[in-house]
Amino acid sequence: MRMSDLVAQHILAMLDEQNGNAEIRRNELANDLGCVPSQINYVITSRFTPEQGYIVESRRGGGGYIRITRVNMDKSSAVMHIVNSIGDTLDKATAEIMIKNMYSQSIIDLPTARLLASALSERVFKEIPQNIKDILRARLFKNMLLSIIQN
Amino acid sequence: MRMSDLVAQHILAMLDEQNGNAEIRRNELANDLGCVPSQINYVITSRFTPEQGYIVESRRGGGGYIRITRVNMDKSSAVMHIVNSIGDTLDKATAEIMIKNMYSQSIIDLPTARLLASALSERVFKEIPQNIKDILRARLFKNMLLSIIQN
DNA sequence: CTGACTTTGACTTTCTCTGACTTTCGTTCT
DNA sequence: AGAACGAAAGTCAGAGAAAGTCAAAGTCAG
Repeated sequence: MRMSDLVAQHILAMLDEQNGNAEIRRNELANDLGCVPSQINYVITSRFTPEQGYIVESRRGGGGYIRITRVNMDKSSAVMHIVNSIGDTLDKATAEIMIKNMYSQSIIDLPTARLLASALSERVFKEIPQNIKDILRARLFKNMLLSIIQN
Repeated sequence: MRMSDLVAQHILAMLDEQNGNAEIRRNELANDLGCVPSQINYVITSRFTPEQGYIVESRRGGGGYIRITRVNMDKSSAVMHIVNSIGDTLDKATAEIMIKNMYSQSIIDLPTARLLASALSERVFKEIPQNIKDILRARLFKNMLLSIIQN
């Protein structure tokens, strides 16, 4: 079995045990599993991405950690569906339609809808080249949507 | 648990007990918690800054003390205050401190705090040059905060 | 063979902790 | 009153502890 699968499996097991929440020490885990610490980063960036429904937070320095949270799939599956429908780029008009739809389907409330819209507004991305703009918008929107369905 | 967290927790508890006002003796506290006195300074400068909504006063010499006061303003002026304190650039660490602080002062709720944090996360701005990154973050954060105080 | 995925390790950045040294303030002694 | 002393708190730089990044090398299916 591949090292990366082993690491992923270990994290998955922790998530199952601790209802969707795993906090690891990178060096310790690497040591336990017999791999190099940066392997852990590789696994996380390749297998525990927002698209796949995970939120990752971390802290460096003494007593540092990496926390991985699995988002709750239920009412959230509507949101997940939207997240998955977003590719690498997203234009403002499409984003706004999505927000409006979610609001009218009561998936999100009005303050949230406004907050999302404000983040994607043209003013934020002023002077950024169009192609980059839409890439950033896509990432931003996906990240925000996932935070909404976080437990 | 980290020493710094322990110290912070202790101060926070005092603030809660004495409605936003904590007066400590540096050496005494350090001794009680089993750390070196300057650790207290470290914690205060990293976690109880004006940006985070605290005022710190102190006095040296015999009978010296450190007094920490939590300021609380009404919601929208608190948010406006933060907006105004943000210049043209904003790094992630500072943004996160601001979010955490708004949350702990109940200016925003947990879902909102998460949403804000997710929008400013490093993942969104991956591959963008650092200087641009921080400009975008500043704009983004300000826009979002303003949407929060919209009626 | 090629391209996508893995593995590794050197180097960087961030955060924490500590102790030596400095500054400030109240008290006590001339 | 002024000098001297001791009791705080403040500062700062260095060491240490983690996590992050990145590019080079390896592997493997098609």
